[in-house]
Amino acid sequence: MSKFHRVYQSLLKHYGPQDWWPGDSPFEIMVGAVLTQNTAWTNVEKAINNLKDADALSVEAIVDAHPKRLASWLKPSGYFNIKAKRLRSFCQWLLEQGGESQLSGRETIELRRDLLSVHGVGPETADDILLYAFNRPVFVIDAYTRRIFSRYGLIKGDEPYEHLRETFENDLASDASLFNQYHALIVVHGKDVCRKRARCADCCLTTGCARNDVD
DNA sequence: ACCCAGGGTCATA
DNA sequence: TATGACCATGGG
Repeated sequence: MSKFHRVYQSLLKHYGPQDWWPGDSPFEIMVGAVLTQNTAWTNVEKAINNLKDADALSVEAIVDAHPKRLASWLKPSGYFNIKAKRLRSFCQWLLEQGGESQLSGRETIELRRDLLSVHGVGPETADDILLYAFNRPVFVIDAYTRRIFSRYGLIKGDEPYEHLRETFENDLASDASLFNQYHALIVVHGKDVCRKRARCADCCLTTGCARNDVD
């Protein structure tokens, strides 16, 4: 078994199944993926709750809302002016594509390229959407992934996004459920012990986390 | 008072 | 290709 798979086994044993992505619908997951860019999830939840309270968690409501008003709902998630534009352009794109039902019939490669064409959707956001809203076997690379696995000595950490994604996807079985669980565990582990960059190694060595099983 | 969080875009070299 | 500035709130 590869080291990447062993880390997965260790994380799963340590934290248990994670039941991701937080969200009641594919659309809510997509909204969350945009709003969580470089932002704590607790702040994203507040913004999503604002949208729900305003009955505005829908493509139509977001496209129709005045920019200032949309931004005010998104305020707790930070970068609210930029995210209002990103969310709007994303929803307009959804409308142009004919909605989620049309997208679900598309090949993953094509869908990924189309997502990346949307202003404000980068590789991680696109892969979050592919994996958690469309259940496609795409491995998400985030800051926690870079930090944790570079400390395990399995990657350098500063490789280009695509390079790392292929590294993980080539090593592991192409299984959406596995990738879903794995990324969630990486985030949970990152929040748990790798918050402070400089102290992560110490934390990993003293809490019985995955690192001990990999070395 | 500082540091950082489940990134992405744009300008510059 | 690769850095750096910028976006902005809330919790530790």
